[in-house]
Amino acid sequence: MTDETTTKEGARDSASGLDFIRSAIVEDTAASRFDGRVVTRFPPEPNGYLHIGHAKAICLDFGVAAEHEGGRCHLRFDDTNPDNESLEFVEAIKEDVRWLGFDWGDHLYFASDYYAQLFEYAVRLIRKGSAYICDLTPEEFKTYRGVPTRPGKESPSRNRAIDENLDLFNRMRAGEFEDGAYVLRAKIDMESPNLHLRDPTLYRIKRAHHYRTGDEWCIYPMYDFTHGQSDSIEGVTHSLCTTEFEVHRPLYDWLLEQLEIYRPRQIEFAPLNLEYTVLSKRLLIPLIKEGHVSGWDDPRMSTLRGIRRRGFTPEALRDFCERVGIAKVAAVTDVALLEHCVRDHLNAVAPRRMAVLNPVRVVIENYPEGESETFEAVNNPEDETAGTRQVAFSRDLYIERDDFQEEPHKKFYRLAPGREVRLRYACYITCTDVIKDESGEVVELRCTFDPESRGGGTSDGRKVRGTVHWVSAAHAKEVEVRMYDRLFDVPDPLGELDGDFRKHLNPDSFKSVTGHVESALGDAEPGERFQFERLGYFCVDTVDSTAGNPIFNRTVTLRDSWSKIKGKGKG
RNA sequence: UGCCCGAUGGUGUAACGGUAGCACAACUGACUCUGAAUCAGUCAGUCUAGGUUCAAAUCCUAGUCGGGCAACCA
Repeated sequence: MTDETTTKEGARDSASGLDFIRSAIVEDTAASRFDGRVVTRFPPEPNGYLHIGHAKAICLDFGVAAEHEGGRCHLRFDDTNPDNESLEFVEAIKEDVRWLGFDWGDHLYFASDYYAQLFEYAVRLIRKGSAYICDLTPEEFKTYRGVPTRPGKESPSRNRAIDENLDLFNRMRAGEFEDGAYVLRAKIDMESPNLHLRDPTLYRIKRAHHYRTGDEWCIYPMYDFTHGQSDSIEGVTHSLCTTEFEVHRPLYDWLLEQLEIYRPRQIEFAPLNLEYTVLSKRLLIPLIKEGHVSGWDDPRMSTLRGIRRRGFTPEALRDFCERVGIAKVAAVTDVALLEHCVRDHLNAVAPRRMAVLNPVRVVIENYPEGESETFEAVNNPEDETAGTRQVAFSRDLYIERDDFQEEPHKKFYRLAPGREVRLRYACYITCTDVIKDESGEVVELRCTFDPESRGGGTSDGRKVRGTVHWVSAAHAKEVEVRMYDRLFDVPDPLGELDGDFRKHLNPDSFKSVTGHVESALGDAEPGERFQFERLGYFCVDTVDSTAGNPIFNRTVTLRDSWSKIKGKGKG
């Protein structure tokens, strides 16, 4: 059954620029449907951790509510299957939603709190003759249901007398039957082309300890018999979910109509898909079990915990969700968009530091041995209030191995024999000699510095094209730096012909290196984020760091147009 | 093969019968003590075929392609 609240589905927006869901809600409000109220809900099942796909739903649910005067969004745990649900997940989910920046206020709910009401609703349906107790075995059930191309058959139990149904249902609840002996089914239409309308299961017998209701119940309602009614009980106006539930909508509407209770409007949108990763729990679990990642919070995981540990900010994630938009087409989002969002935020707020991750030694021959001085460095050129700091300089330094080429590519303008570059915030140096070991590998660069250039420039206006970062060997602190990259090496690990996403794990998704960093970084606190100049954004790992020994996780590299030039043609 | 939903640059989206726009990516150039950031610019799109209309991305029909649906999961 549809009425005017649902027939407008797919209609064009009336408010320009809004996505189709926001437009529909604006229309509903303007037409005073739901008395002009806007109430949404985010309904996770507490049986796992939230991932970035959930972030899209959270931003939509809470975002929409916040856009309307008096609007609110409920956090409701859809906990009707005791099997893998736990308080631990409830807490983890609450933490993730809060971290993302949303607040449900007093509106924390649990479907398990509605069990008594749901039972009463079921009785009401039975009394009406709209539901019956079925004793088909699971195998028979499957046979009777039919397949998409063939109609189903009615169960022999379908015409059981109402009194008998009532009696059996009460005895199911009382625990008189074994698990699986009976189920409560809605009496709809076994020939419906929509499988969900072929007398769907409403309640099953399941002796399992529930993390909230304990052993109070041995029958549990199914999703379809819980979700809509919970929305109804809470006065939700717009029940937003992903397109997989589109075929459930007729059932959602049917049940509420049969029960003659308040009916919210369900609207579906396409779930998020992201290149180079997988998002479903089903796919995430084997990654952990098989040891491809360290756990749910591995910085390469698409879980909110993983992403957070990697160093992403809630601001960046919210910005990302906003830019991705809401539509009904199945879409795969370019990871470059996500990366752009973090860089954009971190560029504005992350203090800059110098760190050399793949060092080559530099000796400034005309700088006195045993001496040192400090140079002033800007903490964040994007934020004057971030101030400056002092960085120690001495005769022995480290620079990045990539910042030197013995036979420079024609577009390479960093250090090379005889060439002058600037050491960021310090001075100009010229490479005078290259020292190699027996295998021919460069082990040391002999250089001279121009004392005139102290502070980073000279009065003669001489142009120095390259500027490289550095650290003083004696002053630098050695720290572990974890270099993370995308978990898979193909954009669509599931779409590959062979079908096994494991074959497309990126062998270089994680590499631990020893970095030489400015000494002050030794005191960095877990969770602190920095830009390592010319390299990328890094954050202090919240799990493995210890006092005075921070471990840095690479969140994302800086954009690197040099790597593109280098990749193109040989110089 | 049944039913439902959808289709706009490389990617994600806007345009509600009247100028196809925005963002990301890519590419040029400017600037630069981060080959970053910033700034200026360029490239690039309405799935196909019919129909309705003065006018179609938009409405209709068919086709093609993509997604979803056959737990006593959610």
